[in-house]
Amino acid sequence: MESIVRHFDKYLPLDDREKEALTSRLVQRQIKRKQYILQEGDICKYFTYVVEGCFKMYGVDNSGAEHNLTFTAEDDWITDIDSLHKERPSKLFIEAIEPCTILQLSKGDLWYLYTNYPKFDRNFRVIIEDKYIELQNRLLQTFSATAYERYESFIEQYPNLANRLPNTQIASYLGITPEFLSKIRNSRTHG
Amino acid sequence: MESIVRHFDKYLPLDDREKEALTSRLVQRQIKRKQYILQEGDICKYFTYVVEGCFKMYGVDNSGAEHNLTFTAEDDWITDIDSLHKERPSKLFIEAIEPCTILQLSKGDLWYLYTNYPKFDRNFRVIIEDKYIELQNRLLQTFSATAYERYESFIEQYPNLANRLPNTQIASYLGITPEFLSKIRNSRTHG
DNA sequence: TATTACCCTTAATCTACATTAAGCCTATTT
DNA sequence: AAATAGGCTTAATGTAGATTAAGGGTAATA
Repeated sequence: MESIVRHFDKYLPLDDREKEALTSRLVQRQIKRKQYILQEGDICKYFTYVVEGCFKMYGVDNSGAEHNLTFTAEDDWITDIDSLHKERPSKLFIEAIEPCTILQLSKGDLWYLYTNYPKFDRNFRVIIEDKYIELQNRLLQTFSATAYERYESFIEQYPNLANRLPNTQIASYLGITPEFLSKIRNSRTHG
Repeated sequence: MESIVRHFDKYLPLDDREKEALTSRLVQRQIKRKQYILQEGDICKYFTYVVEGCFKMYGVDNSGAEHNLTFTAEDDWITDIDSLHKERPSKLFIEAIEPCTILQLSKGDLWYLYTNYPKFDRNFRVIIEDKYIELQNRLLQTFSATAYERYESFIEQYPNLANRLPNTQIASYLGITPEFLSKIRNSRTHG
């Protein structure tokens, strides 16, 4: 619980009432590798804070291939906002890549915090804005950079994750096959 | 100015003090076709509300090709959040596709509203969340759908814009060439 | 120790889409 | 009325990256 309180110090720090309101509503859970916290077709119920470990969020296309949208590791948030807000079946999966410790806030509790403590509106506005920026840069890259360049950016942007994740997951994030990633890695080191 | 006040009725409607605080800070401008309100390298200064007309926001890759990230028409907001927030040079252009009427809020005024009227934190949180959802769905499509499928979705999602925009702009949004869009359109109608 | 399950790599072949180039049509400018 | 500039289309050729297939490495079960 301390980690999430410290997390909010990056934005507008919480006072004691706000801390109490938040932490009393958070539910801590342990998640095993390969366990899902959201599956396609489900309605997403939680906004999830990752204390320890790493998740991937991905969609599956008509031919069954997985496409990683994001990775989420320590001190970061993950949810399918579309499904959470609009209460419609999710198109996505959120799956643990490592054993994880998480803190979850239900939609009802999140709404309660928004209504009674405006600081949460502020802090989550900034959190979402930062995520929007990430996504916008990613989309721009997807359109205007080659797979080689996207791989370079990935390494630059996620130096931690680059070593933690198997190449298959990175390939799925970059929008290429593991075979082609292998080719890229090879062309970087030799020649 | 009425249109923007009505716009906020979709979220938490503004009271008289909030209306006054907002409208007294908005600056109305007329923008001609092909005029920029943001160019690559500039630091984005405004959050812009479109009263009338249509803008495109795009990036240019190493070989000079344009890639449309979004279109923004009536009753919608546009800015480069990355540049506005972090005060760093934008990688993007925002250009009028049609003659436009806009209302602009400077960063300073926006911050003032956030600090003094928490409802703006709330309303802009929801606005950004909706934009995040759009972007996430677009990224998922980009990865997992063919150009044909993406064209179908575009038409479904923007029935207005599909008729208003030249095909070159739609192609740039879909991430394909106008030539290939022409092929797709043809294969839809004949066989 | 064997077994299962991933994961990484190489290489041959294939395909969705890009590139180039040309021709035609309609608006806008001169 | 002529000229210029966009925009749409067709068609030939080119290429980034997919697909398929196979072999080898390593970690977690049994």
